[in-house]
Amino acid sequence: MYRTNTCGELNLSNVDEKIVLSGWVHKMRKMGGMTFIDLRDRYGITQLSFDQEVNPELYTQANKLGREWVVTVYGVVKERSSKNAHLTTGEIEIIASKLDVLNESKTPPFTIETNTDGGDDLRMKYRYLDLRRASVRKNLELRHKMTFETRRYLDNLHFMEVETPVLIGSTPEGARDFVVPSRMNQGEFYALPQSPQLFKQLLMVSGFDRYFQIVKCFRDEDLRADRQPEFTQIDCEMSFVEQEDILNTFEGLTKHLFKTLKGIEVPDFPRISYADAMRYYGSDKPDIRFEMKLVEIKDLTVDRNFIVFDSAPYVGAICVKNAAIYTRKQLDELINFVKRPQVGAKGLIYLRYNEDGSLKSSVDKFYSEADLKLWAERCNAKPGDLILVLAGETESTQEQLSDLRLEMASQLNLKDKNDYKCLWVVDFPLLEKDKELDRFFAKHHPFTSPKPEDIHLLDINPAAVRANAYDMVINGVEVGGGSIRIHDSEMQNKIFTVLGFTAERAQEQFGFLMDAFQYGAPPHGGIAFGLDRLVSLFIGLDSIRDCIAFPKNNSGRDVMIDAPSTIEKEQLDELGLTLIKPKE
RNA sequence: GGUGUGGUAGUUCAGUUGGUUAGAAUACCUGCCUGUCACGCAGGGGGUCGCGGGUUCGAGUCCCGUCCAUACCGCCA
Repeated sequence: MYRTNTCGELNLSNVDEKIVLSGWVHKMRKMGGMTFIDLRDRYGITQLSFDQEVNPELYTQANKLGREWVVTVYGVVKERSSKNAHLTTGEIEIIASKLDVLNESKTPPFTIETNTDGGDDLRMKYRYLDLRRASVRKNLELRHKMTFETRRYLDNLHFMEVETPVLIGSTPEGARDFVVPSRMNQGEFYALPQSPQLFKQLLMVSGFDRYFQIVKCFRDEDLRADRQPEFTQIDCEMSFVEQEDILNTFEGLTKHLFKTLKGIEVPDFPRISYADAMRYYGSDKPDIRFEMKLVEIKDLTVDRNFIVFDSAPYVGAICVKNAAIYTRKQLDELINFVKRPQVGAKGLIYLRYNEDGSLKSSVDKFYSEADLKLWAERCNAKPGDLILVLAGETESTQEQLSDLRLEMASQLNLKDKNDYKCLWVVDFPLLEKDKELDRFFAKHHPFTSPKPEDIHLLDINPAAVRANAYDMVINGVEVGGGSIRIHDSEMQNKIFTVLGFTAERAQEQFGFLMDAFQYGAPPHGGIAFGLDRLVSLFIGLDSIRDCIAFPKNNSGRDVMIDAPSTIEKEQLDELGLTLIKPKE
């Protein structure tokens, strides 16, 4: 027998019981004549006690163990004479009577503790050791609970989980596909799905009514702290619904997850249009844990011979509460921040509203105190506040102000990780113009339906057409997004035309969907959540890597198994592939 | 593809203006220690300073190139 109990469950109520425990040697404390060993498994840590006087042979044997050895110990639960309040098992210890070594271990390259001494690189190479650490394991436990509660919630609403294929066809729209060569069809390739989009819509045509799937998706794009080449979505689709039904259903799911996983009752989600999100936050995923809204002040700045503002179509400000104390040096650093190529502003104007009520700006030469007072009033500024102003093209300047807003929030510690502010961003534009190619692309995807009242604009002013599309945003993170789909092949054809698809190309790539729509497609719509992002948000992680068991590094490598890797010439031959530039 | 940051002991890091034998903590090994739980005390072993080239009497330190890691921009319908 390996165990009667786990290392996390014994307490005073078990005193004098004969038990068997198995686990890893977490730590040894040799006192001379007496040795304590912390035995660890997934459930916790239990102290083993070995006494030279009581059992000299066993004491000697115990002293020969090393860190991370796997052992089974037989013994009796006893109350400790000195207790440890930090452990759930801290009031008891095991007086061992027999010890079996199941496996020895090399000394691990880093300590298996919550605050490990190992760097990221090393932890990834030995991820199986990293996963022994309670802090990493807890992340995966929460991930498990989230998928479990998601399935339970959706099952209660009659959603059905259906698996869709992983080897599918490539489409040039959207992100770059991962491709898989076909041996049986040489010269042809599968692609891995960026999402099960088309299949879930076909399932609606099949009458499945309510579908979901917790599913891996793949995108061959550069990585980020919140982006992995393979990631998991909670993918959902419903029939006979309007946007309102989807928003309510999945706001409900999100509330359920907050309640069951974190014990938090989140209030109803506010809704904001895409246009307002850009206008007030300069971002389509605003972080509303703090205010600092963008304020347009162009009309207050004209006719004072300040060319920069006069020539800019947009002049916008943010009011930073209690930041008038910023020194000249700090302001210069902010100017450098907005001038970084990643932000891209040309400069930054500041206006200090001093505690004594006086106003001091970097454009005093052009604007009187009365002028500046108007700025401050418009921004709702109080003495002690700092107003930061950027000018330029409307959209890019709003985005720069958004970057600045988030930076100020970081500097002033306004991003409370335990505060969750959820919202819906709705009424996204249907199309997005690519300035270089001078053609329209679908902002969401080409199956998104336009708002009925905007359909007449499709021919006149496509850029103004709004879509039945929505994103769920939590603390500035886009955690999910979806749309009401087109279920009418005529409308779908119309959209393909606007997107510049020829009838032949549309037929070639999405013919099966168009065909399906001719056999009674119900109105339908859906949403997909980024599970990795949702989990890391719930835990407060900086990177989604920490909630993925075996993640890829920044270059898309798995450093543990060393993938990707080259393949044998025979494999290439079978696939009919030749490498133009073979890797050494 | 681009910008920034970093690469020194098993590990995490320090290393001043270029100057003697490259340090600390931790981990590891040995000895001592009977109530520890970040145990303690004493001692010990452990270095291709990422790699290549250059400047110099002398390079961990300066220069050039390169590789790797990482954050961000581009990209991600």
